[in-house]
Amino acid sequence: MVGQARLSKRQTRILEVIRDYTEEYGYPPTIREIGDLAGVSSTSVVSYNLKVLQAQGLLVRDRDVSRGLRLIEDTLEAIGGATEAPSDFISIPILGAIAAGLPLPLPDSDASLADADSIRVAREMVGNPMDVYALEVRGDSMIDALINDGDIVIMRHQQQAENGDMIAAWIKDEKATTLKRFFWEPGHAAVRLQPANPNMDPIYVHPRNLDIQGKVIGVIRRME
Amino acid sequence: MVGQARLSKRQTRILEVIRDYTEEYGYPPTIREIGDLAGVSSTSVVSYNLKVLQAQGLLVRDRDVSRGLRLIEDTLEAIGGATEAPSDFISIPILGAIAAGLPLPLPDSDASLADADSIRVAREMVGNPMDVYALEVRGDSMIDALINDGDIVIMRHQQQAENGDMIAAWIKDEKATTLKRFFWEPGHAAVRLQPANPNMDPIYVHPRNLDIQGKVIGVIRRME
DNA sequence: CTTGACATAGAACATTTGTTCCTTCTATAA
DNA sequence: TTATAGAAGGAACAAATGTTCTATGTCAAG
Repeated sequence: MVGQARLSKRQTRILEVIRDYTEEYGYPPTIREIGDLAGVSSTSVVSYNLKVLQAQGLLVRDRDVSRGLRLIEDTLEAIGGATEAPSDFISIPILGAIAAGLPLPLPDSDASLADADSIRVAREMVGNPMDVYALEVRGDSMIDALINDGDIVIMRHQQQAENGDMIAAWIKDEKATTLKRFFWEPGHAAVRLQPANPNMDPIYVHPRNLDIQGKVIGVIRRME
Repeated sequence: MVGQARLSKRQTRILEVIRDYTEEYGYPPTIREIGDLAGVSSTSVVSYNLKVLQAQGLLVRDRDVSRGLRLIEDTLEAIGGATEAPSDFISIPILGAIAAGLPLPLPDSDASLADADSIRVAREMVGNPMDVYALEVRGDSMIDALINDGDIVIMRHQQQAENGDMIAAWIKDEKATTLKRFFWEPGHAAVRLQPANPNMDPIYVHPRNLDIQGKVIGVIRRME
């Protein structure tokens, strides 16, 4: 999860500008208007800071929509004082994509937070928000995990797994990423990776050939 | 105030659309969005009507500003505007279960709303919250829709579908519930129902044998 | 039937506005 | 110092969005 970093002076100013402008006109400002009012000359810098703010869950942005942004309710108060509002919802950064032949993006290999989209979910969706991030699925190679192109997979970064966990793993000698349930049976040299689809057969992999990247804790699919 | 002529049906509708849209997204709609939502195909007609409404003092428009319009306060009441605080999250009632051989619970067959569990999601997950409800999936009969036992399906109640919609339908003579993408090709007597899993074949059903129960707008799976 | 105000469509156009890319600057760690 | 990531600036670009123009349809008054 994102450790709710401190806001820069400029970012606070941007939030104030959005709040005041929206209040005054009844609709949100454009990037250029934010820039003018906050004393930033470049649209890209405003855009950059909006991404950071969005990744922190302080505002929501609708892509490719003019004036398509709004502050989260809590944000309004938060920029007044240091009221760290405990929210029932959390914002999870989408660190990148997951596809068949590509290694998974790692949560620490960031430089990414700024570019990250994010997805907001109810807290009960993830339990403990520590080390949680999300990936967007590309291609239909995860069909046997009942996961399709465009789905968002919510992950917890961890390197070991317990029996029954759905994990994301990199199988070294096949150079492939896979999502399967993890089972280790005492006495066996290999771990069993079981597809979510009960009609499909498990595969067996030697532990040394397996790089566990994290545990899948949820899947979200939008179809509208 | 001004002469306050009577509004046409269409103009009232436009005001409602603006009110609802603004409520939902936190910013006003574009001319094209108003057109779509109010059933007007031409941007110029929307523009024309906005001018009329503006002349009557019902709304304010800022020239050359995208989404630059807002309703006058009085207008909201005039058209019966329920101005609630816009919430970033909504709570969707889980009306029951969906399984292979069982008809879907209907949103109106209530008495249910009271005992319903509910699931909370970010507003952007569902778009317009009208007629939205959720069902819990039982059994693995929806595997070909990439939906498994325990998943939560978020639905919008509607009885017609557009091409490409993922729908929940009751196939009468098979007494079965199914989730598939809907395609109706002109010239064909049957509609094509396409599984989400691209490896599986579509089925063809006569429209009279099909009871569309709603549109699937999202799927949520928890695995922790 | 014709006329004219009002309403509607559709398309072309112009402006607004978000995005991307390349460069520069700064601060911190190796 | 040199390298590296974060932050910023500027310009070109592409997409979204408002405006305008022309043609068509409706309906009531003459």
